[in-house]
Amino acid sequence: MKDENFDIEEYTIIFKALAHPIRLTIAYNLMLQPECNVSKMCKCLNIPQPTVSQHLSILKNANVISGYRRANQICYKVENPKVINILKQIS
Amino acid sequence: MKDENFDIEEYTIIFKALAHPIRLTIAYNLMLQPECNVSKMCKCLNIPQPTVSQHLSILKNANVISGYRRANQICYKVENPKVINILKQIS
DNA sequence: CTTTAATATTAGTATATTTGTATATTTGTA
DNA sequence: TACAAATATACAAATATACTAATATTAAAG
Repeated sequence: MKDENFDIEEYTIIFKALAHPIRLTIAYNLMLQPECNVSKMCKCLNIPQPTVSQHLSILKNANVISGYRRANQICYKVENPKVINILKQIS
Repeated sequence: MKDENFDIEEYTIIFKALAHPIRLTIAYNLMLQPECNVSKMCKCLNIPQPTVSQHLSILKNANVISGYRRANQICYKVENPKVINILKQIS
C-alpha cells in the first residue's frame, strides 16, 4: 500500500476527463470510429456547439483525444494507448 | 456517434470516484491485495484518518470498493469486476 | 476584401468537491 | 459500566467545475 509503479497523476487526469457523461460518450464513440468532427458530434448528441467544444477542450488537455484541422473543420480521434485500453474495458 | 451499448452513468460514476490521486491510489492498491483496513491505509499513505474515511466513503458510494467489519476494524476490498478490469489496465 | 460556416474562447453564475477540525459511533476490554 | 481504539460523520472555508450566453477566431468561397 505504498509505492506505485504507474503515474497516478496522469491517470487521475484521464479519469477526471472521462468522469462526465458527455465527455465519456464522446470519447467512447471516438474510440469506435476513425475520427469525427465537431458539428457532426453536435448533431448526433444534440448538444450546443460551444458546450461540445468546451468538453473537447477538456478531453484534449487531458491527452484523451487529439484534433487536427482538415479544411475548415477539426477532426478529433483517440490515439493515446492508455486511454484506448481503458475505453476498451467498457461494455 | 449516437447509441451506447453500455451504462454511461455507471461508468461516469466510477471514473469520477477514481479521478482523485488519493482515491486512485487506494483503489489501485486495494486491487493488488486481498483487503486493507482504514488505519493501515492512513499509515501507509500518511494521510489523516477523516480524510481517508471520506474518500473511502466516496469510493464505496460509487460501488468501487466494498467494506465489511472485522472485529473493531473495517476491511475494504475491490470486488466490482468492471472496476477490476479498469484498474488492471493501469500500468 | 467580404461573407459564411465551423470551431474556439470568454465571462458570469450556480453548483460541486476537497480538506481540516471537531464530534459521534461502534466495538473490544478492563 | 467505563475507557480506549478504530472508524464515520458534520460542518465550514477554500477551491474547482459546469452551464449558459455572448463573442472571437479561422479558413473557404465568392
